Amino acid sequence: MPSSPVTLVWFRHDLRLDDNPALAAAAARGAVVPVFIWAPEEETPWEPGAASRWWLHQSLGRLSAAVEKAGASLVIRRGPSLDALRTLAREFSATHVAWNRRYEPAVIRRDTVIKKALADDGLAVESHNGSLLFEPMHVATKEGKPYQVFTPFWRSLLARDEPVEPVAAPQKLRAAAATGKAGGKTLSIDALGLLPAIDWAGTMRTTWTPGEEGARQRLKVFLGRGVAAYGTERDRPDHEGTSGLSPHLHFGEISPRRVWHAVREAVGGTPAARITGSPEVYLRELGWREFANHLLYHFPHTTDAPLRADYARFPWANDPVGLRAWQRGRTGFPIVDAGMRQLWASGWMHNRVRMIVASFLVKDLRVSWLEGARWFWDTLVDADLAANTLGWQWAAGCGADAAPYFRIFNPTSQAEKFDPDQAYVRQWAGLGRDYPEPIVDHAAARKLALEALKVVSAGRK
DNA sequence: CAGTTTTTTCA
DNA sequence: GAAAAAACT
Repeated sequence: MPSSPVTLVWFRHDLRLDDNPALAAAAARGAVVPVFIWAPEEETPWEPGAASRWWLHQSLGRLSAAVEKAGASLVIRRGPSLDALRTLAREFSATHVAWNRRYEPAVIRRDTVIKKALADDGLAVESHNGSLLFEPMHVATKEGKPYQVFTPFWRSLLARDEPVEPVAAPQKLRAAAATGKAGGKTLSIDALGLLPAIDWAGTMRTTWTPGEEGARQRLKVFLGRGVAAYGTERDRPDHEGTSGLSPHLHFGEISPRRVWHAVREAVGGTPAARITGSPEVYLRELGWREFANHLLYHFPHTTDAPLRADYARFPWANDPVGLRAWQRGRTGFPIVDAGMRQLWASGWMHNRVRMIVASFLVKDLRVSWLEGARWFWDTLVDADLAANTLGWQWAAGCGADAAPYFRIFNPTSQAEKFDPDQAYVRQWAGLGRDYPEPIVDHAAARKLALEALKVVSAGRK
């Protein structure tokens, strides 16, 4: 007997109703069961860190409320994901399962297995693009290889048709009925244990509004007063010159297509390829987000190993004391310490300062970029495997289109240039009587870093 | 020649 | 990106 379509919509990094292709397809077809499954162990060794979990807790609350308002209710379960989906399919007599794709290596492996297993169960399984402007399988050089340099990658994106227009949130969701007395039950968000045991999230609460509405508001503010001066203001950690959208984009509370087209509309509907100045600089940052995801897709090993294989020889220092000083913001270099403390307190660090602290860790302390990547992973609310991997390998010089080996930031001159009134440093660095002496001599450290890089080149033919 | 600007160099 | 060297004034 033909059954009316019921779709499990598996929410992952797409915690929104707006421009959500999987949800839109499901809602257009029939009844919808919105699902979230907590299964961090399926993402090891890059399972969500503490700051990400805090964000996720808030974001799930917002999603649940939005789903409720639209007429359905969010069902929360624990993994394994496949078991949870199978159980839910039974409970709701589902005919379809839909989700938006992710590109982390462990997630791709898992999703591939799940897709096949559910299809073998007789369900119609579909995945959509909800997170990227253009997906990695559709972008390649003339030789058919993945781009490894940003500029040609970016030119090729601009040469294409515009990314598809975002689709509006479904007005109304038709809820599906669960069968059996235990069917359709949901865990509470609290039961997932995402919040820290000790409440260290005070500054995070005052800094951020997780969820779709918060994301929309951020975009509105940025387009209203940020984007026009973005080109220069984005380099000023003492100003609010950036969009602040990174965690919202990471969790998919807003789609990159929505942001892209909103920027275009803000400059009069110009085609992206003809946008210049600050708005173009911002769109280019969305381009870097794409580039990072494409690299992760094509070079999945780079989460844990350098893209440039000869960097495996680099003589990293084993310096737990130095690493600890860096993590806690006690290096004696105010701009570095300010950044690390802003990160610890607010779950975020200004991008200019991210480059400075990264250069300090890998060049001045010669501690492996992986240590930095792991620390950022645990502490950033916008921790994103693609962006984190690209960023750290860029700073270390071992990635695609990376900073050249000789680019070693001088923390003092960087601070003079980008924090000229010392406002940022005074806000965050904890300058005072007990402020530490510099833990290294930068000029000497720089020479040692250049010396160490000879080891990499020495083995080259 | 001291001070400043420009160019070169850096595995 | 920044230090050192070279070129100017």
